Amino acid sequence: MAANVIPAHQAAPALIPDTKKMEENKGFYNFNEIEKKWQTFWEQNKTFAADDSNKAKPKYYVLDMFPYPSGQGLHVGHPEGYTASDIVARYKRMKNFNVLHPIGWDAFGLPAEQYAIQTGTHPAQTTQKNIDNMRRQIKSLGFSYDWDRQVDTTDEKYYRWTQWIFLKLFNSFFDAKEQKAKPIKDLPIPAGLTESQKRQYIDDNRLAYEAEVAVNWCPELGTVLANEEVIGGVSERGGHPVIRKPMRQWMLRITKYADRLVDDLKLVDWPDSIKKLQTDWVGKSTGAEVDFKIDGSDKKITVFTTRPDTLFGATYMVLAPEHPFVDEITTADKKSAIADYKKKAQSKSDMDRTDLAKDKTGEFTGAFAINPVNGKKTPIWISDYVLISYGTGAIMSVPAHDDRDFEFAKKFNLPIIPVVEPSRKQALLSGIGGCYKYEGKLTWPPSKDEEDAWADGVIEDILNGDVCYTGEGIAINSEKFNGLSTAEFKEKITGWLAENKLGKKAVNYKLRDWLFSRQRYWGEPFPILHHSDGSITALDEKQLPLVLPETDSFKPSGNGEPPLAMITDWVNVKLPDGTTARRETNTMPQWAGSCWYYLRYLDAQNSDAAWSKEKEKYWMPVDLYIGGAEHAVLHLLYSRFWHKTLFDLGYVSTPEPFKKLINQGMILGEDGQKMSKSRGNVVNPDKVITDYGADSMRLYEMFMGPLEATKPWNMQGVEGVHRFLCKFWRTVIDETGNIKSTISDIEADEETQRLLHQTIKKVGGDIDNFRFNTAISQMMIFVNHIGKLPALPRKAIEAFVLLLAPFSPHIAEEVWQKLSHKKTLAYENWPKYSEELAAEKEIEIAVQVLGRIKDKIVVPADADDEFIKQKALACEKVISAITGKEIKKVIVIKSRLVNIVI
RNA sequence: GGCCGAGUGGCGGAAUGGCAGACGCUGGGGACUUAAAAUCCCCUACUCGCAAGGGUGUGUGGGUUCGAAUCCCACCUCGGCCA
Repeated sequence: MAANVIPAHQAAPALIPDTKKMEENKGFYNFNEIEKKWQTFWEQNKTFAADDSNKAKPKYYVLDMFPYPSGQGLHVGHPEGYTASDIVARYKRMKNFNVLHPIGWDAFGLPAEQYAIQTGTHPAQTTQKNIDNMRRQIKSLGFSYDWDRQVDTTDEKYYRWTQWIFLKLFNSFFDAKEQKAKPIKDLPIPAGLTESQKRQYIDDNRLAYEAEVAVNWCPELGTVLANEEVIGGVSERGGHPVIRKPMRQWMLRITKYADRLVDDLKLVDWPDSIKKLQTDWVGKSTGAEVDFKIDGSDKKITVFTTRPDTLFGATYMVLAPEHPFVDEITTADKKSAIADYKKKAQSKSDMDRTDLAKDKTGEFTGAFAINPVNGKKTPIWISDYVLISYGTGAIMSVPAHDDRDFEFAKKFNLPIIPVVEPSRKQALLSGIGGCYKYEGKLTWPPSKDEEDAWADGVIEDILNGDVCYTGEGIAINSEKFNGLSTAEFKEKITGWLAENKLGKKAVNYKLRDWLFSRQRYWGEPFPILHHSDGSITALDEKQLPLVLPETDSFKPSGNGEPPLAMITDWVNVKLPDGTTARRETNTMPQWAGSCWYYLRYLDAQNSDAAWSKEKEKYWMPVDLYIGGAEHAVLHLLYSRFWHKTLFDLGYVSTPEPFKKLINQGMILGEDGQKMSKSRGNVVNPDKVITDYGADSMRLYEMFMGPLEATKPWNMQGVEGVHRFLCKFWRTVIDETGNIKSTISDIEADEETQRLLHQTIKKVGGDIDNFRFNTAISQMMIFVNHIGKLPALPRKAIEAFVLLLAPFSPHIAEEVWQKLSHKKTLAYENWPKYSEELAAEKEIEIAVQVLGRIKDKIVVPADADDEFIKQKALACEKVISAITGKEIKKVIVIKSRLVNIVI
């Protein structure tokens, strides 16, 4: 190992003989002391400090999703992912990689603030206390983090740069043609604008902008909540009522990146399920925007539809209750009913409104629109199943071919005109009638005729408007477009609409711009000033950080004013030109700090820049990112968005931040239920470590099952792996704490040699594939074997210690040291195996007759097929099974089995 | 309702087209011990049988294949995410 790579290997710590304790706990080893000793050693010697400038080794960046330092401390779920990533980090170091493995604290967030409101304790205090506790817990597990790179999102030295990135967003616009962000100064400004129009135009193009949006306002919590924080109309935390309310908010223009966020998923090695979740979240759909003139008005309603081919079947229109035209077009006799309905809709969440299972509601406005394709008058309704935030906030309703429109039409007796006729096959595929599903392969068709009759029945129902058909087919009731297929029709009608200036091809996304402000104290302040003339400006980079002001009142005012608004001497700013301005009083959401922490790790101490370009170039992208699946959409999407903006502006060199992603599964309580305080099934890692040691804890978490799986905790399982470590200890260490006298420089016998090489191969291969549970099984098999040997070959023991080291590093270091090694094993070379030595000499082969096992034979590993075949045919049991029958075929699968077909 | 994942002994799991149940836990039996703990050895899917031995078996039903836990189709159940 090159000496320049490891920061000085000082003399190793003293050996721990501790014979007395060994006597007392025969069979145990003193894990508490050993673990403490090595943790201190690693820390004092900075054993795991990453080297930013090592050109001799390939780099490897292993990242954990950093934790929120909660008052409850670590949960057994945390160490699962952290142990997996630590095993990979330690393994890669031994495979001669220069490894970056950092950790930090995602420390802004509501719990500390709620606690502050209740007790008056400053959130910074609570946060520090929690961080200290969690750091102690994490250190007690012996993870190989480079602690000098620790970040804390609430530290002004950190959030200064979060604010800096916000300024980058604020000072950029998205160039639609080039599909990338550019500095706002390069924004082409249309000629002939007044100064204030110009300013407005610029503000409207910034990636960070202010807007009046309907938000989930929770009066009790005094803040806006994200959709996912509202469950069934009440807040997730505390169950307080939530209402929809338009408020001024900061937004980030993530929608501009919609296409790139989807397309670039092909650049990363992530589970398909996560890629799909992200793609669906963005929810791109292509279709057309169509203009409907309002009867007796110059106004027109624009709708977005993915099915412009069904325009002739549009029998009514529906506006979202919040649509700006509603009040204007409502006829006098309908005014009060419409007003009532709007009020009711206000209190419903989007989720309640769009729930298919819920009964449809709505009101007729009294107004009509003109269908542009046939000039027919169609009534305009409002209903809460149409959302103002999706598409244009208005739809054309085609009840014959859309489930929700169909339900609505049935309820309010609106006409249903079918305009798509499916073929028999399409009718079968639709699943209408619930008879059976036709999947292109007829496993149970009664007969062709019966099937046709059934399909015809379905088609008849569709043509009568008795059922809703959402699939494709041939156009009917569509005048000159009759007979076209759905795809052809879409193409033609979109062209026709464009020609006649009645509509155009359009793309719509489910993804909304990111609501980026919170009415809370415990978050990053926005580096923004509001001037008396209504304009907004950003602070200069050099004025950062804008530090969160001290206060002892964390309670929101209740009218939407955040706590910061009440700190008047902070809010009101006197400018050099004598004018005054108010600071932005919202703060950023918790996502902000976690969007870019992986970049700060690269250069955590840098006070001149968020990170240096060289370091970014050297370390990025993250090679392996491990964390919970709960962040599959939002955190990863937000991070990728920021990263892409930084990429466009030239601050990072890769289009994607995280190359490979793995989600660890959930760990359930011993009762198979989700761990929770109320169920009383929470397992405390501290207790496990005290009772069995960190090495056993780590090993058990990995031995439970596949990393991605959900699996229940079992304390007896911890005991099992603990016994394995004790057994290994006893096999190599005697009762006085010295290496056993049975260990010497003898050659390993053939079987031991073979098992060792098989173990090296399997453990390495399993780590490469993140299959830690089976790697551990193999190590158990090895230890069971050497435990029976009267004399132990030192070389084999040493190789095994290195294999064990990534999993249970403390015991491995201690044994390594007792084996007279002077340096940590962290940078020893990973043992190599030889295929030849790993290969079995003789193998057992199963002999089947017609696929049923009859006997087993043992043959040399290199026996040829003919030899195996003859030997198989000579088996007594085979002979008795095949006597009198003709052998049709003999299949020989090398080193597996023989199958005799008769 | 949609999407994703999973269903294998008493339990966690292994085997991804080739000997089902590796490894660990639990349970049973034995050795050591005055005794216990610890440790070591043996057994531990179900079923018929005194035994030798046989049969069945990877959620259910079908299919592909010489051969299916594994691939295909349908269904059932559970879990997660989204609505």
